Amino acid sequence: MKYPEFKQPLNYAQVGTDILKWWQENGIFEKSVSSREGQPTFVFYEGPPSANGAPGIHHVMARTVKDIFCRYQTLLGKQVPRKGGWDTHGLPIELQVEKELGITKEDIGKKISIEDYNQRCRETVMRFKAQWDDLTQKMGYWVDLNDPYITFEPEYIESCWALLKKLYDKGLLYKGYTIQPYSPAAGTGLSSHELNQPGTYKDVKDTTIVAQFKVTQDEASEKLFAAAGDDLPVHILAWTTTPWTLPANTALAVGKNIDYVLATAENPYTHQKVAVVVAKVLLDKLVTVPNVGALAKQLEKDPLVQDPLKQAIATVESMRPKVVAEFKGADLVGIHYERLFGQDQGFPAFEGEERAFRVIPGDFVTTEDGTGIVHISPTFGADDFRAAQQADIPALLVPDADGKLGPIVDRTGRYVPQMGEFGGRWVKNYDGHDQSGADYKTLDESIAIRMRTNGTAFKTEKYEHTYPHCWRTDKPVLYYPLDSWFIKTTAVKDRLIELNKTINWKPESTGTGRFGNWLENLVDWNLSRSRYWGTPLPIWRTQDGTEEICIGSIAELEAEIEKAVAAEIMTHNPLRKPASSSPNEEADSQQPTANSSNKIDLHRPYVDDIFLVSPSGQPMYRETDLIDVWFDSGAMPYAQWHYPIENAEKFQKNFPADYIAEGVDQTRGWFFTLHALAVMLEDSVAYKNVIANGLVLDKNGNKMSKRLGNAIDPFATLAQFGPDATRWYMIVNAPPWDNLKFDPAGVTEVQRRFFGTLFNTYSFYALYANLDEFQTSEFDRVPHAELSELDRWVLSKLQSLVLEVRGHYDSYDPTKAARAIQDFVTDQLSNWYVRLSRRRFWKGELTADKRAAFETLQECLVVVAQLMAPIAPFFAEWLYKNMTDGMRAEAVAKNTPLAPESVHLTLLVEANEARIDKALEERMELAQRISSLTHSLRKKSVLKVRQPLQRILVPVLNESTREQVGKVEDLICAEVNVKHVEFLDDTSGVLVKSVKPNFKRLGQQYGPKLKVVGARIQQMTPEEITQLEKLGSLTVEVEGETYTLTTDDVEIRTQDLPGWLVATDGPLTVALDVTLTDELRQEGVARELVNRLQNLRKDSGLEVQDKIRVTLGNQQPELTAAVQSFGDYIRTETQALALDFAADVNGGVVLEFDDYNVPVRLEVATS
RNA sequence: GGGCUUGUAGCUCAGGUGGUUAGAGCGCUACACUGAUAAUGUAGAGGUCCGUGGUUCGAGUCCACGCAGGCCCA
Repeated sequence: MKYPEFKQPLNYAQVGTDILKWWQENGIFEKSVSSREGQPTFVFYEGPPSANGAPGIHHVMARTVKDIFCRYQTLLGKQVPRKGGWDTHGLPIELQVEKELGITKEDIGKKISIEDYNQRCRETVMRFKAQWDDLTQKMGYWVDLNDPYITFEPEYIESCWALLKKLYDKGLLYKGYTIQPYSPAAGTGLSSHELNQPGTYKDVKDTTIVAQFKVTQDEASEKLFAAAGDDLPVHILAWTTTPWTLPANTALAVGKNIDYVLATAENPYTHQKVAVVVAKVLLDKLVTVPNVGALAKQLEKDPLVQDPLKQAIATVESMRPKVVAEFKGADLVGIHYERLFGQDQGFPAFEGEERAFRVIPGDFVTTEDGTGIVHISPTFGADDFRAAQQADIPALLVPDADGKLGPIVDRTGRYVPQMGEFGGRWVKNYDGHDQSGADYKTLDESIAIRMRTNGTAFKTEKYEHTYPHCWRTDKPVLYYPLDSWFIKTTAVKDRLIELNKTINWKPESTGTGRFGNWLENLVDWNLSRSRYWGTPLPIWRTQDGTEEICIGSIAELEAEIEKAVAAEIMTHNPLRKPASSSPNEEADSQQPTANSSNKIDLHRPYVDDIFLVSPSGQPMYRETDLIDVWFDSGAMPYAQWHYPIENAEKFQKNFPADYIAEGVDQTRGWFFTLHALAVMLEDSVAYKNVIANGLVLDKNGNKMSKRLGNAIDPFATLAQFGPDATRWYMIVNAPPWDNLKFDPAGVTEVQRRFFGTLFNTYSFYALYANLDEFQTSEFDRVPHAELSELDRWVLSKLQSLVLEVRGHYDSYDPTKAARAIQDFVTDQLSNWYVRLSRRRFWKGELTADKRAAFETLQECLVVVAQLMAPIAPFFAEWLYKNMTDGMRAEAVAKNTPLAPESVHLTLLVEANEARIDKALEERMELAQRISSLTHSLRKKSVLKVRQPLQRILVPVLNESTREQVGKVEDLICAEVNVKHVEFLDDTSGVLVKSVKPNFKRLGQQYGPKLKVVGARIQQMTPEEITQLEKLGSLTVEVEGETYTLTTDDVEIRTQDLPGWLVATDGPLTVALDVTLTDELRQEGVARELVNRLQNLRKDSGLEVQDKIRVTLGNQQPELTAAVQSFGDYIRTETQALALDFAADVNGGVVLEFDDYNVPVRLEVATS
């Protein structure tokens, strides 16, 4: 069986499609899993994509990263089941449907029923599934597409319910409120998506107030009063752009590390002298002092003022704030102050008031503007809410007519009646009332006036800033407390942090930084979404909220419905087929029911139409919220198996994941929800290793977008370059966690440089192996000990490569693995091993040496195929099959490592460390460097490589270098076309040495003196160097101090050979003997002739193995002499059976080289 | 505004624990080579290592403060 040969250039895309077809026909992916049955499992979780849009090139990136390690672990012998999945719920799908239908959320239930709307979502979400499946296959991402989990399926939702119930039973699910953007005019909460619509942020001019909060004198504040002195009242100043929130104030926040001052100043409205606390850097901004000159001029007009200037100075001085003390924010924490809008002034009391009105820390406090102290109203700010919660500060809530607690602003945007003189007033103009009257005051203005009057305002002014507005009503947004269901993640915060430390993050900083910080600042997980297409919250409540039930399964729901039917709260059980109805009637039914398709649908609206009965007999209604879609995806370790309803064993076997990978944008998404649920439900991590990959940008580093037209089409890319070059480029170019600048030119380069070289190497092997009808065997091989230096070298390198690449894959660094493989293939294997071994492959009979060359190259190619298989699975397969198909039958019969039909079914070779010969690798590097230096010298002397030279000289300072180079002398000679390598040592007396200070050592030893010592070393004389070498030490005197240098303090190297042309590379020096003898000249001529004849052969279209007869014109004596001396050589090289001279060469061509013009006739020898 | 991250040649990237002359590939220029040939070799041009301070005998590397890009979150 011959090795397949291919035309140059290879069609890599074709390789992809051919191999893909072969995989599919032979079920290779399935076998890669089934053949590992009974082996340890490597658990991988597929983060489900959403198929409502077309896949992009970044998906190729993300899925390549996923695929690599699953394939690698399979090569290690593990079983890697890979269940696919689809994320099907969520806002993007709703928005897409709304856009297509031309409706808004408000139309749902009016223009379109929830049922039809959800049906539309269901159809939309899988619209691009075919494209996704196609891409998945074409790019070679191995994942089970036949049995994916789908988040909208009832089993999946049921699992989510079961998990929610578990959390509920643990007391981790509760109803509370959270501060969200809210539009009073529209009466609805706004998503961050809606808030990010263009044009929502507008510049508005608002009344702003710097409020004075009067400090209570007690132990905590004593130091302030002591510093203020004179029985001055002490106030804390806080600035707000929303004065209407001041009556809801319950705390003040300071930055712990911010510097604050206590300063005496005058209140500009009451002219009362007060001591105020404010951030140090903001004091001068806050208190504006009039200009003395201007004030004096003004006072001159006043006849009562006797000395205007003196008076002006006195006034300004009295107004200028005086700093009397300084504090850190941390010193202020705990200080109490008096409520601004107290009960005594007609404002409502509230629960927990005794814990309110304290100074608390807040990490969001800045000194950008304001006072460096932030007024906190927990009901009207997200930061406020969080900081207050952490400091146990209550919110100011007042009861409504039903006794239900709520904020001081109602849902329409006006103050509740209890708000004293301001009761019932609009916070902002949400009803469009007339504002044109001369006496018209906004609520903010009224509050400002009141505060100026009663001395609680230090400053009021109009201020322009940007503020978000509702995109529908154009009215300002309120940050407002809205009901929500929460998962109490804060209860397990410490455990989340602790277990996170056991996860191997790539890159590490994402785990410690972005994710770690996120955990440190954890708040409870807000589960509620006021939407339609998603997993419904399985909680039913009585109207008054006193009784509730959390449903954990369909069976439980059925049972509860039965109770409700018995209690006559429901007429029938929609989950059960009515006993009376026949299948036909059901099919005819116009009214779709939850089980009309024979499958229970747990979505809205069906679950909304289910009412249950409470233990006390009250009807219970479902809480209308859906849950955050992130819960869906975070629940996939459980729900993909329909666990905990069933498949407990399967779940146990596949939890936690050994490995997951997604984009870094998932940090607070999937990475978090997986982790949180695993910790709360299983007290375990959900994944042990995780790669957070970066973005794919265009070649200029810009985000790809369809709008800008810079998006790369993944299908076109795969079709053009094939999947392997595309994948290889993405991985080799930058680590996955860095952003990738995708440049198609880079893919071309990878294709040419790496795949092209590898393909050439294979072609080279195939060509000559076929000529010799050689087929490598796994058994009958030339023993390793009998291999040539070069063979053993490349095999040593190969073993080192296996070690290195395994290490990189093991530590989830595919980029380093790819780079190591690429460097080996291009630099070592192709450009050194093959180049130097060329003639062994095509010269003469199939000797042991030739076989050794074939076998060595075969081993390298097969191992490379294995190593690259995770990254370039198609090409690796192609290479493996080409290299080993011919040995398969025997391999199968004897069950050897090459028995598997696919490289992806093999077991990755272990590095044979006994074959790693570091000394050999080292001396080969010497050979490479000496060759390079010699080439450089030839170039300088204008002596082409074809001209043989007598010798090169290599100065050696120690015996081991001499020995090392000696062993590779033949290789060097062949490579650079010289007859000998000669060594020069000290005894020759011609070496000129130089010395280089070892700064690292000297610095540690001499520190500051290093400079002078180093300079002195560089001035060392040859005699001193000799002395240092002989005695091992040298005493020198610099600037009056003596230093004893040892050989370790310097590096001695040869630098020059007087009279020779030399080249140096670090410690290596090479000189070239450029003397040409007649014999060398003749050999040079012979080589030229060989070269021209080879070209002629090639130009004449001869096959490599064709034999020829050559006739040369004999006019030139030198040429004749050369041919006579080197006739055998020429005949062998050109495969000439005859090489004759003739006076007249008819029908030939003329070869031109050097000074010769040689007529020549070349005939194919028929026998 | 906060957290994380990146910044080294025209481009893509390397540069353990600080060591004086900062590298590779591609691209460019020139020359050579040519049974691997859309390959290869040699040489050359090309750098304020983002900036400013600091620590140190010595900083691309450590520290601080900035600038610019990116992501996430407000």
